[in-house]
Amino acid sequence: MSAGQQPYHHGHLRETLLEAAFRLVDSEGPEAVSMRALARQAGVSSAAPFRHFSDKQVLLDAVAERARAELDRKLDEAAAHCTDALTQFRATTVAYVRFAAEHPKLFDLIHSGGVTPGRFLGDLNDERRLKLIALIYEGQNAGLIPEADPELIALTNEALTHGLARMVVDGHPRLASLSSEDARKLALAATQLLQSGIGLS
Amino acid sequence: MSAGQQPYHHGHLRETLLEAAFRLVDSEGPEAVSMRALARQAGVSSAAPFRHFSDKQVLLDAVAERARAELDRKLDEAAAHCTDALTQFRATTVAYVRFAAEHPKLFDLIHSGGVTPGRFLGDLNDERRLKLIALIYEGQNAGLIPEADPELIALTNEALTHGLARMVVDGHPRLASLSSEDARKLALAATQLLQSGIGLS
DNA sequence: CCCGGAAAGTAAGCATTGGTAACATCTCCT
DNA sequence: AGGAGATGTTACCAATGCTTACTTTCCGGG
Repeated sequence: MSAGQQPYHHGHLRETLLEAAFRLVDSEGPEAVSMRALARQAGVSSAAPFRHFSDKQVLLDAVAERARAELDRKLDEAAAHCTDALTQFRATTVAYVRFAAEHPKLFDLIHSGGVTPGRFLGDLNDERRLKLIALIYEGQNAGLIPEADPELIALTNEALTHGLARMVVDGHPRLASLSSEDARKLALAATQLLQSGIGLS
Repeated sequence: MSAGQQPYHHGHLRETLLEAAFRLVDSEGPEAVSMRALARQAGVSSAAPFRHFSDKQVLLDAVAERARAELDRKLDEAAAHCTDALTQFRATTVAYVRFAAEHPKLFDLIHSGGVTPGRFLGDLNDERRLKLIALIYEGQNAGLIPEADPELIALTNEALTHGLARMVVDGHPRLASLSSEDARKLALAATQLLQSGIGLS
């Protein structure tokens, strides 16, 4: 090709599309994504994207995958240095809710596949999940955690965490558009409450 | 018009469309809804639906409204005869999770508007929410509930409830496609755990 | 070095959709 | 009776997802 002309081959089209789609989903949600628009933006014909993503859904799946990886990274970071179950739970809850508050559309997309994809919070990183369960055992042996089924305890943790995050994303009147600092405070207060329990009977 | 012919006016078009859309969302989700398909199914021209719903989104909003009313009804039913906070919480959580398990797509649609619509669980029925907060006060006075901010307690309740429901809908590996009986058991176990607390320190 | 197949792009077209505009028909109220 | 407004209809537009057939480029084995 002669210099200054568009090369026939884009070179990084797949990555370009994925990146653009990622940003678009983050800011405006998946409905705002159009194959043709992405193609135009990348300076390429309407059919080109289909060489890299056989389907619009496949593109969105790839975006979701990337978002998942991002969230997973942050959760790992948060859980890394925790040496007991209650601390790990607190840390991951804060990180989880924070991510939801900062990237609601991505958070939504991650879970949008419904039942089929079979991915989820704990599922994101089995290692982290197993670590949590092990820590719960330890806590029980040390007499710091009551003798309930550790799986149930972990599940209840996840439910509270996921619930807080979802309430932020889904627009709970008192939680909508939380700043990430507020998200942190809320997550801390709620986990605290879960630990102490809300009934005295 | 001559007998045996389609009358020019359908008569119940609005309700027919709404009903069909409701069923379709319930079984296949909102993406499966097409104005034109609904029109065909109702035996009417493609433009007719727009006389009743200015917009596809308006139709979906109406469906969401109807679903909300249905959920609200069930929650009211569950909360009606509860005389203390813990009981009401248990009952509404069970009903909420059950609805999510039985109608995941509708449940999803209800919260799909994001921040804008400003509707939510407790918001569905302020009366029920206020009743819960009053019951929490009572419980605190009777020494059955610890002296934390009642709003926070209610919020944590909602978070756990919403989280459980969402995990079912969003496809948590261990919770996907729960039967409503299993949903009941899960909701009971988790609320129990929240009441007693997961930390002894 | 060249040459042939695979990879990556293009142009054109199809079916479908949401939405609009202009026109037709019915209903109902005065 | 007749006119206004609600409800339908036809015809149309622009956009989208996706496919098919064709072209250009890249690259590795003879």
